[in-house]
Amino acid sequence: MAQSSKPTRVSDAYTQIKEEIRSARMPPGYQAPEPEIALRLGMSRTPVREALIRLEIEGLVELIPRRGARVLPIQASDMAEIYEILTAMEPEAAAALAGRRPTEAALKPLEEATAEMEAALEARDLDVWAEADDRFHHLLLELHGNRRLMEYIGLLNDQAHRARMVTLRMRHLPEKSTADHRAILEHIRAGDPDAARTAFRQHRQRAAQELLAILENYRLANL
Amino acid sequence: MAQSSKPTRVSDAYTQIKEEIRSARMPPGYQAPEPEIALRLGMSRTPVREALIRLEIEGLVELIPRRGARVLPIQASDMAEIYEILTAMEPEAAAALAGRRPTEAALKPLEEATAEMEAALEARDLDVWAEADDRFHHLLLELHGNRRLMEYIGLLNDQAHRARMVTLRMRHLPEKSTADHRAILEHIRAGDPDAARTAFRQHRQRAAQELLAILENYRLANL
DNA sequence: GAACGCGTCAATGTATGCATTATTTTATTT
DNA sequence: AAATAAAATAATGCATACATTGACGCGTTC
Repeated sequence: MAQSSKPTRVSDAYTQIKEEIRSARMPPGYQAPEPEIALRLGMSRTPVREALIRLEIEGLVELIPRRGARVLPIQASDMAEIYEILTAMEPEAAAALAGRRPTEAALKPLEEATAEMEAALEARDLDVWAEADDRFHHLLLELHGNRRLMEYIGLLNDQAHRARMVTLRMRHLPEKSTADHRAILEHIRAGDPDAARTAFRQHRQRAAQELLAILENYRLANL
Repeated sequence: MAQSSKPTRVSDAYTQIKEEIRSARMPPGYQAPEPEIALRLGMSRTPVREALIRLEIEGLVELIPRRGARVLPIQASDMAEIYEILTAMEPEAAAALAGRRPTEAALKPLEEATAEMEAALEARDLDVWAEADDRFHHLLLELHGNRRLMEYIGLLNDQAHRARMVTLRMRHLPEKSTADHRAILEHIRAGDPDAARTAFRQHRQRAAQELLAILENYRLANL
């Protein structure tokens, strides 16, 4: 959401609630009526309500009449949907970017994110790794420059965040994943759209498979 | 939006405003303060405001403090963004669908939409043609079954609607486009994912080119 | 003890009120 | 007449009020 402007009660409520969901302080399935949330945030129902409407459209909560807002759980089928979209879109963005042959200066942030992933892997620091991974994906879309695509994928990532965090520690070290990123970056550097697309596609496909396998193996019905 | 439930003032406002935008009774650039819209719709500001928030997130209007709601114009660059997403996603959906080898019964609505396009082309009825075209694309996504994708592409189509309507009559008869649909359908029928994907991709790419060319040639800055 | 109906409670949906503040108008000065 | 200042206007952001109506508890009936 573009709450870049003035700090307002609506944007506060939006930010806070979103953060609570993301951090699972409001866990999936959590439910609360508007007045309760308003009380907790120290404001009237009106701004809370408007924030909840936004969050509902963005797919993070569900507004159930008479029951209040409910934090939507993420199921395996949701992750499948999300990854299908990512798998189709990000590789295209990477290919387009490669075809444009960006300057080394433009690629610097991507290079940094990649290097940081490699370092974090070495150091076995999964949190830093995940952050750099996020950053890589975000930077790539930013470089590509399709605003709508960037915002939408941002929403999808918000939805998938919790599930990713949970599964992050249930799989083996993301060595392959890290190498993928390096490979993708180099293909972009080399200005090879097809190679970039293919590499990215495989990257996402494998990630999706692994993730869904974990969800299934551990019977993680919803996160 | 899922306003399938009870008819409420918010959903009324949402539906009405959206329809006015779609039909250009509220043309691009049109601006009005909340109280004015509320008065026109015969309700208080509250439901209007909530409807406008939804429409803002969906990318149809912009809410400018002190100025009211403004109907967002669509520019060539917007159409480029939108078509890039459609070009990446729809072919994947078609391929996935083809790979699943749907039954003839399941494909019936698609067949009907295609037949209707062919008939409308024959009859030179562009409105019917456009409606069947929309339907085809929608049905395809529905058959594929990725809810998020369906909803998001729905939003994009809402955004692009006006521009499509304007350009629809500025190009030659959509003969190729109609044939494309038939070809795509047959590839799905034949269970050939790659052929379906390729055909659909070309279909969208050509459509995007034509559309952007028209926007440029006629200097249609925003619609 | 289960099914049903009634009354209470509470949450939503919507209207209204109000302070704040940007914008426009009007008045004043040079 | 241009520039400036002051006053009036109006829209938003938010709080509050209120009617409606679903949910729930409780007692009654079978």
